[in-house]
Amino acid sequence: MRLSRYFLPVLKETPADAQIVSHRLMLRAGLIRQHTAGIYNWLPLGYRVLRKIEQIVREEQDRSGAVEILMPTVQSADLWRESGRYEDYGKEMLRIVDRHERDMLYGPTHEEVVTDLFRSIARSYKDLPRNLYQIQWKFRDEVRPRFGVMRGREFLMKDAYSFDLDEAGARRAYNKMFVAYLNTFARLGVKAIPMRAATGPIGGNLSHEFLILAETGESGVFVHKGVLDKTVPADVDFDGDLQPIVDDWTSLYAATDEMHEEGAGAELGDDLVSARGIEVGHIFYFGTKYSKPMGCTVAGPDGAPVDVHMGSYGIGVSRLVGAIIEACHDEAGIVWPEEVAPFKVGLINLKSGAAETDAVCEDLYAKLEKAGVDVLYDDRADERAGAKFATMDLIGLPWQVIVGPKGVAAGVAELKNRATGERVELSFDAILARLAG
RNA sequence: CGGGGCGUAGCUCAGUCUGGUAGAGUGCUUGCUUUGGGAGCAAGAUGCCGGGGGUUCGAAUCCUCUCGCCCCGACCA
Repeated sequence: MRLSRYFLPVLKETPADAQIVSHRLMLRAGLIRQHTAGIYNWLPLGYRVLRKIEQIVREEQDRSGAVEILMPTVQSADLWRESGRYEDYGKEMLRIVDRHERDMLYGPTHEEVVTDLFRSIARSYKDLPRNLYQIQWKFRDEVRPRFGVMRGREFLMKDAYSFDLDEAGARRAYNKMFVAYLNTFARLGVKAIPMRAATGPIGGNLSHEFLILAETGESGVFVHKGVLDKTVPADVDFDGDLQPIVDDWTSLYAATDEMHEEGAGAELGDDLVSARGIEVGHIFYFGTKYSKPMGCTVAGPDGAPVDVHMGSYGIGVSRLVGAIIEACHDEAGIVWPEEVAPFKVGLINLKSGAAETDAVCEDLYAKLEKAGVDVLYDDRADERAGAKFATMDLIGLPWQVIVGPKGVAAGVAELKNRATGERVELSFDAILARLAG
């Protein structure tokens, strides 16, 4: 993409409305623009990041055996009356009345819809287990939206719903999501730590929140320092026994301030790390909470109807854009992990309009594109070097290729690593080899 | 939903107390110069001063109603 033809409104000054660093950077780097309170336009650069995250989430869900569907954003209130949540949900639910005076709502979550869908299709225990997921926009009418996309009213979420014959099956489904989440966050380039979460009326220990550690996180977290060094096993067999992996990750203390126990923390002594975190995922087993009132049953092996055991599993996709920036930035701007970066390379022509740098840049640009490398080429003729550097640092692409007249005369350009700041002068071919490899 | 704050040029913000021709910086346009870290000089364009009603000879400024946004708290992916 040529910057001269793109739609990238970077701001030199910090917008007055934005308080936290990710919100400020998302506005300054031209990722989003606010439409109204808690609702955002996604501009090209931000939308690319959103899609990258979405795709990684999708691939890891698929790999774990979940099946993608797409459910409606607008739902019938009747379903929520069946589950008993219509009145409970309160003002967070955006309620709509259609032309026939029927009560509708903009979905804040999809347990009711997916349970209704599944009960209309599944007849036998042989239809189990299943895990259906979607990546869909939701709306919760937060009293007080803030922090940009981290706490918007409209947000993009991956939500999965598992259906099993019994609790043991549900636990296997739960473990699959647990491990899928570990894989997902690792690929996203962030460290997300599973922490025991409140399970509500269901009880048990099958609820975990995944939190990214960041100074500006909204929740206080207390973790055993050993958790920070845990790694994700490669090439997990999702049909095998995942319990050892889950046990390993949950063996060390990790809790948000809500769940924190002073005593347990004190026992850890120097091993206790106190930090802040942003919740980006939540997995939850809730048994027959919806299947029972909504009549989602299948015939068991003995022919008798069985209430299906369910769990739900969320990842805040749009929130992750902000959360990743919270964890990955410096004074100059965003520092994208390569997997989610909107472009891999920023190509800077320090003297657009000069024949020699233009020729080198055009050649590098064409060859990188041909090699399948996402490149944002700053070909603007009316910006000076300093402005181009500042813009490129702000938007945080992992690699910068800097082409100036002096280097071109010597047959080299500069390759800069955004994260480390390291720069090396290399021949054009060597740069191509490094970036296309 | 309780408490507080703010709406003035694309952006950041003066001006409001004490009514009297709409301001600065930055950005934008044009020209010249400049050319490796958000350049310099010169010229220029840009505003229903959030909206309605009122007071007044006269309102960005005072009164009133209203809409929107932000912050703190309670709440939450």
